[in-house]
Amino acid sequence: MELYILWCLLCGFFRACIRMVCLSESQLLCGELEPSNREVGCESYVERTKHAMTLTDVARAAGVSPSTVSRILSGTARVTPETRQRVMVEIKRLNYQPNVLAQGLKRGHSRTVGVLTQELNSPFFNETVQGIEYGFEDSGYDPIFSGGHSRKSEERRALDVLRSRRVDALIVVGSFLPDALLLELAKETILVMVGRRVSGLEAQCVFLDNVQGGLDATTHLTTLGHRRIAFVTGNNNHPDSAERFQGYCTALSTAGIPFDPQLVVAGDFGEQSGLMAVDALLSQGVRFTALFAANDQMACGARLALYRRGIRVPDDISLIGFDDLKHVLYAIPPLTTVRQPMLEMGQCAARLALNLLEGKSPPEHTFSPTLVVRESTAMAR
Amino acid sequence: MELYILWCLLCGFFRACIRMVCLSESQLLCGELEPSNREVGCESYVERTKHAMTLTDVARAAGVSPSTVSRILSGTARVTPETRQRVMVEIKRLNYQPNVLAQGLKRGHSRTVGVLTQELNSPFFNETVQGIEYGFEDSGYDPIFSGGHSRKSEERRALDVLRSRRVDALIVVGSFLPDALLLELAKETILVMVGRRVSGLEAQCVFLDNVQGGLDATTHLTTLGHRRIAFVTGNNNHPDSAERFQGYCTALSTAGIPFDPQLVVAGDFGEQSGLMAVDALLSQGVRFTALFAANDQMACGARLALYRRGIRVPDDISLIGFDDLKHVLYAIPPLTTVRQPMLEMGQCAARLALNLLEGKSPPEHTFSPTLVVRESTAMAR
DNA sequence: CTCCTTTTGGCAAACGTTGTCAAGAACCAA
DNA sequence: TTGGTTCTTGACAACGTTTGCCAAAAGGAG
Repeated sequence: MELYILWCLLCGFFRACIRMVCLSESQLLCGELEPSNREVGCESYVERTKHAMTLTDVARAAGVSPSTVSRILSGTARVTPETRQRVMVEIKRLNYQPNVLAQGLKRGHSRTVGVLTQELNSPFFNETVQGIEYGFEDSGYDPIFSGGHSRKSEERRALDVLRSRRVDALIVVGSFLPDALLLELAKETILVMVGRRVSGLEAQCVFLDNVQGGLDATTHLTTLGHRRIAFVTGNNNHPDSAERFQGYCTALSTAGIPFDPQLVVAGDFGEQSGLMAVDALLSQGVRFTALFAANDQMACGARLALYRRGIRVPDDISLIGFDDLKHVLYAIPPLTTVRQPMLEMGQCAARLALNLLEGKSPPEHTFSPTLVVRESTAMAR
Repeated sequence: MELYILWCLLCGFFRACIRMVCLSESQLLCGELEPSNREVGCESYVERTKHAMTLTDVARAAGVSPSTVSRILSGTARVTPETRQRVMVEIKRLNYQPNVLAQGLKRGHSRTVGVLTQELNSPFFNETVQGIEYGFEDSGYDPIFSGGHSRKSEERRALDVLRSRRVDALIVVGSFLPDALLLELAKETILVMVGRRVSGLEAQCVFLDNVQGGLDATTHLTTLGHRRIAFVTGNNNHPDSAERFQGYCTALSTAGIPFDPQLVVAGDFGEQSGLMAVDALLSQGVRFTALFAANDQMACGARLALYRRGIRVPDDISLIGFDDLKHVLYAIPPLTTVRQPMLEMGQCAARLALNLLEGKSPPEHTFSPTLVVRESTAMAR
């Protein structure tokens, strides 16, 4: 016991000595560095950028070899506590950050996952993106995002950017890329898709049961006594829209309501199209007491069209959306909608990619929608 | 003339020969590869990932040295059209993508700009982020995004991630990082800030004249005859909020309206706080005919609070926000607001960073707000 | 045919890191 | 003292690029 205490004291002493040495050395170093720094002065910003510290710099400063520093950082070797301490001090002092470029090059993988989104600026995709960020927290992997601006060619370019960065895996959010390309991609890299189902790749797709969502929304309306329910579709033939429409049809027939094609209007998932859909419906004199829009953005547009004509929601017409965007909680009135757990889906996609990377078994990845009843729907008059 | 034609024919012939050789070689290669491929079979996906093509692979396939391929790609060498052609064909065929990790390592810069945002999922920051993306299009630089989730510690971590990726420049959007740290950062890297003004770094800040915006908004209300105008602040002491408030005060005194502290309520830039602000005002019996919220999100919250109490907008109370988020165009009624050109500001930040990187003179980077009058404001009763 | 210039393409050395291998050092037993 | 074992550390070769330098080869002039 006494021996152990003595040992600790000794260690403490040594450590103190080391620190003193380091400090004086650091002062020396600063003294040496400053003149050259001043010399550069007001030149172009590029020149002014200091050379980033490298592992070799740290090694030199600590008086050990680069390998030792590397081993300390990766924790793959036993080193004397003293050496470790000395190195750690230098790392702190020099503010050293490992160069991931070099690491990636050497290790053959970048600990990076590429995320391809259609549109970085869309309330819909953002929650997913955020979920992905959360999902990678503390995993040792970092997501990097690249957006194709809803154009296929752009997406391809973004894909190349990601590929040339040697991402270890790829997460595709939505995307207009054809299935065939994705299948090809899946062969040469780890691929996870969210909000999209590619046949043959189901195990790597995180998706929502859109049919169920459409069914829930419509059933909610029919149980409130609505029989003339309009539907605004999303982008031409977009699977999400098609599936929600399928749910709509099923619910109608379950309720014994005949399908009326007049009640279906084409939109494109944007607010404006929701507005125009209602205008079209109304100007054609189509009667309806409820409207189901394939997403919240179109529901908002529809809401404005109704407001413009003095039609009250939900008193005159009930309105229901899809997605549960954050801001529709503050719509007037707060919008009844079908919640798509985008954050969770994003997180799931990240976990899925992680598991695939580490050869573990993938988590559950089909999500169910939830009906969120707020104030934009009411009993039919 | 005949000679030229003959020459072309010859070239074509050679090219055909080359292609045949390549094909057979590629078949050979595949043949060799396949067994090992099959051997791996259903193992972890990591193993299944094919080895990416390298410049050396291309060189070998084209029968030239790696240097030649590199020079062809960078356009820094004169080579026979034939050689170039041969190499290009192989690049296409092998689907070669340069390894940016290796390029960055060798060249000492990554052609990458790090973008640090508080929150990737916020309608406000997203437009800026999109602007930044646009700004870097075809510049040869790629932005990579990293979000600190509105927590300072997270932001620091995100910063380290970006630093370790050896970004050539940094764009900070908003951020809670203290000025001192940013000043420090600016010394060692190219730094551009958007939506924030750090003294000493004005030349690298892209910002909006918030005082003017607050002034415009309030003046709009006073000219409509309002004299009891409530103000909902943003986050405690946030400069944006403080400056807008300053504009509010100035406009009041210009209109000869005494400042009443009762009319000022604290919010936090979130919808909920706007709602609670109105509730607080109303339950305290404070009379007011107009409300100016320091951002659109709070204006939306306020709108809901008014709706809940049956107060009409703009008939009973006029409402004005700040930012001009995309969706407030579809608010009920469409919200009068002060437009902050976030997309343009993002683009400007990207250009600014680019110019700084290339030592050119920076573009203009102060932006003026624009009043957008829609339907939520009206003459005072 | 030689000499000179121009064109073309190979060689080798980096860049910062990691991992293998082996060299010392310290210790113990014989 | 020697031989063996364990522990700590350093040397060195990659990883995929880029680039300066140099050597062939080709063409032209004398």
